[in-house]
Amino acid sequence: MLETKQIFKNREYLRPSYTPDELPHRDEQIHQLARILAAPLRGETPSNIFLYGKPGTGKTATVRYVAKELERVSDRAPLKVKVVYLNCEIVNTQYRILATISDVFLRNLEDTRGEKFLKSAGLPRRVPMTGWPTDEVYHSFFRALDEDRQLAVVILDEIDKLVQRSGDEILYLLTRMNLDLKNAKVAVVGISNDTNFMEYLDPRVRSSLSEEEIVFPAYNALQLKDILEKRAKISFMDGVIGNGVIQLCAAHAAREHGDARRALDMLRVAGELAERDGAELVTVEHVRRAYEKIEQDKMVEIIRTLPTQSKLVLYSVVLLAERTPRRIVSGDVYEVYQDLCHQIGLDVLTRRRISDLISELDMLGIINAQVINRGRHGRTKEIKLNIHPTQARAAIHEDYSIGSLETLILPSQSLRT
DNA sequence: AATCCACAGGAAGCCCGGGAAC
DNA sequence: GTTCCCGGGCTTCCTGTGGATT
Repeated sequence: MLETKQIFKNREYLRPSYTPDELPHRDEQIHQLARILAAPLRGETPSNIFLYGKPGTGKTATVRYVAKELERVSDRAPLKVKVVYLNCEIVNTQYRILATISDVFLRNLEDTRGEKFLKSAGLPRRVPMTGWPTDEVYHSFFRALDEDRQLAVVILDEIDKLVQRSGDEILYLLTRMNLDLKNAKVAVVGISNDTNFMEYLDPRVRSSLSEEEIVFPAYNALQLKDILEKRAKISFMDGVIGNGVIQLCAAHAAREHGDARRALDMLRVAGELAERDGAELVTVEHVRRAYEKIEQDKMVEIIRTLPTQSKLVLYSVVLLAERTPRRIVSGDVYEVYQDLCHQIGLDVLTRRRISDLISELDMLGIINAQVINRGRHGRTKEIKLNIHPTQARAAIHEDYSIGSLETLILPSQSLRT
């Protein structure tokens, strides 16, 4: 292993968690965001901002970048800036959001004024992660914040997830705080890739959250290429990227709504494949395989989360695909399915229902089902498997209610001609 | 030309679990 | 704690389809 040539310099730079020092093709968004967030430094009331755009268009990276710069610059400004970044997919209740934010400011206060000060002001050192009434948490946050002349930038990433789960009450609270605060100010930055999500909001919240809106358009192939090249330079060894590799990654990702995250993923996986091969060069062939691998992984994930009945239908198709040269039609699938149900002891669903399940599998892209007329032999759906049988097996296998697939036998009678 | 196969897929309604309202 | 309502999974019943077969 030591003798094989190294491909990566540092692959961490290709992971989605990494925030780069420069963001190509996002100058406009960076400026807009910076301009809006810097306004309070000159004494103006901050505006709340709403960012939206498809996944992988650099929303999170841009916000984090601007936030970092802002905090740095604000040392010299009359107003301190403190940024709190929250991913609402993870921190997804009102309470936990408030608790997390107040924790930041309480800690801050303790650092600058000491523990004694907190005690004399009647403020707690920490907010427990559970247990308090929500309004008490809110008040400790409010007071801790208002102790200083400062600007709190609260970034709520994937804000649609929050509203879905816990409603928009917290947004109402946060966006109205400026009316009551004497010294400090709050700016809320909401990030979402669901553009329609605004419609579920209370009109008051909607108007205050979207005082400013910044749209992140999808990257086109050229821009993606640019981004990939910059990243490749720092993450790969010199000269290991073959001809056309980056273009191909960019082209693939551009077709899928310009998702830069996917493009970087593909490049990384291609590199890993090359590394495993002991190759000296990452080639377009590696990219092709990386693309396939990513697609397959996605499928496996989908299969894993399928309901048991659907898995069984899919497994019937897998068995037929493996064991018979004939074309697979819905009738055969149903027979095999019935038999498997009996073996496992699962309820047998009706033909009609299975017909729907097959259509669902088709929609998910796991299989291809096409309606054909076979004349005297009636009307059917002809089914083709869109994934490796072995991989499908592996994903289905994990369902404990199906049990060990090896013990299941394909009855010969359902294979009759 | 008539028939017929073997399903597709629409319509209506049942049942059940879970959340909101009382 | 009870009641109400809703949505999703499912069944029953049904009509439609179009080319191979008669």
